[in-house]
Amino acid sequence: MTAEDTVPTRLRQAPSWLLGQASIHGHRLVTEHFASADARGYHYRLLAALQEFGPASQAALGRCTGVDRSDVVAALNELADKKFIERSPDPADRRRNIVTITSAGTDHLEHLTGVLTQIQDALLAPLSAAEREQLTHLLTRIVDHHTSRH
Amino acid sequence: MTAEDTVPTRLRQAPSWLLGQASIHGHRLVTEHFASADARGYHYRLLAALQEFGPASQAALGRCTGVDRSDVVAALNELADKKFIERSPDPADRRRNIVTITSAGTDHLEHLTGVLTQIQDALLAPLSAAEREQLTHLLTRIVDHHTSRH
DNA sequence: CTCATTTCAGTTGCACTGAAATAA
DNA sequence: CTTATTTCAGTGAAACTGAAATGA
Repeated sequence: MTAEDTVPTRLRQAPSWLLGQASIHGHRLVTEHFASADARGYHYRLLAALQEFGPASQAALGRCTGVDRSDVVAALNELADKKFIERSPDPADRRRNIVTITSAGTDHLEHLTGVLTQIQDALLAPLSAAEREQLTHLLTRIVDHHTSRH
Repeated sequence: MTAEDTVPTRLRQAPSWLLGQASIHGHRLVTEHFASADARGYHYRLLAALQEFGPASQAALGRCTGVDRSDVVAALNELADKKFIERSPDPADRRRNIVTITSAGTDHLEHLTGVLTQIQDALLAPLSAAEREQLTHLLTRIVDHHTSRH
C-alpha cells in the first residue's frame, strides 16, 4: 500500500541487484528470441564453440561453454536430431565422441548470431554505442577477475 | 581438447553473456556472505522494504521487492521465527496482514547492509570508484528501460 | 459476482550430483 | 588401481501456478 511498485533504495542502488535484474531481462530476451528460431541458449553456445575451435569431445565442449556434462548430452541430442551436428567415435581415445558441426549447423549458427545481435540491441536499447562499449569493457573486467581466481 | 577452458569469442563478447556471468558471481557472493550471517537475499529485500516504507501488507511487499507471494509467506515465517518482523491483522481490511519490522529486525538489517557493502566491494574489486559509478549508472538505465515498458 | 489477500501444495525449467559402463 | 568420458536417472534450490478460504 505504502510501497507498491517502488523498489527500496538500498536494493535499487546495489550493483549486485542491478546486475541480477539486467541479467533477468537479458535471459528473457535470449529465451524468447531463440525460441522463435526453434533454438535454446545451450544450442548457440555449443555451435559457437564447434565453429570456433573445430571438432571437439563432449567433455571439452562442456568445459569451454560452461554447460554441464549431462546437459551437453541432451542439447547435442537435440542438435543431432536436426542434423546440425554429428557424433563419431574418436579412434585415438575410444571413450570419446568427436562432435562435428555440419554445414546446416553452420548456417543455423549464422542465423542465430543474427538473432543474438537483435537481442543485444533490444537489451542495450537505451545506451549509445560508446556506452555499450564501456559497459562491455567494465563487465569483462569483472568476469575475468572472478573466473581467474576460481 | 582444442577448446578446453577458452570461452568462444562470439559468447565472450555478448553483453547478455557477460551480464549473466557477472550476475552469477554476484549471486554466489550474496548467498555465501548472507549465509554466514544466517540470512538469505529474500530476508534483506523484505526488511529493506519494511524499513523504508513502513508497515505494509504481504502483497505490497511482494510487489515492491519482486518476491513471489508464495515466497513472501515462507520468508516472513522465517523472519518471524527470529523475531525480526511481526504480523498483525489489518483492521481496515481483514484479508490483510500488516507486517512490521521489530527493533531487532532493524538491527539485523543494519548488519546485513554492512555485509552487502562487503559483497559489492568483492564483486567490483577490479574497478575504481569512478568506474563503479559508471557501471551503476549504465545498469540503472538498462533496468529502468525494461521495467518501465513491461 | 468479481477481485484481492493469504496460505499451502504442487509444478516447471535449470543446474547439478551419483553411478554405471567403458576405456585410457 | 586411478582417472576420464559418455550417459541416464535423480536431486535441490528458485520462481512460479492453482486452488481454497476469507473478505472487500
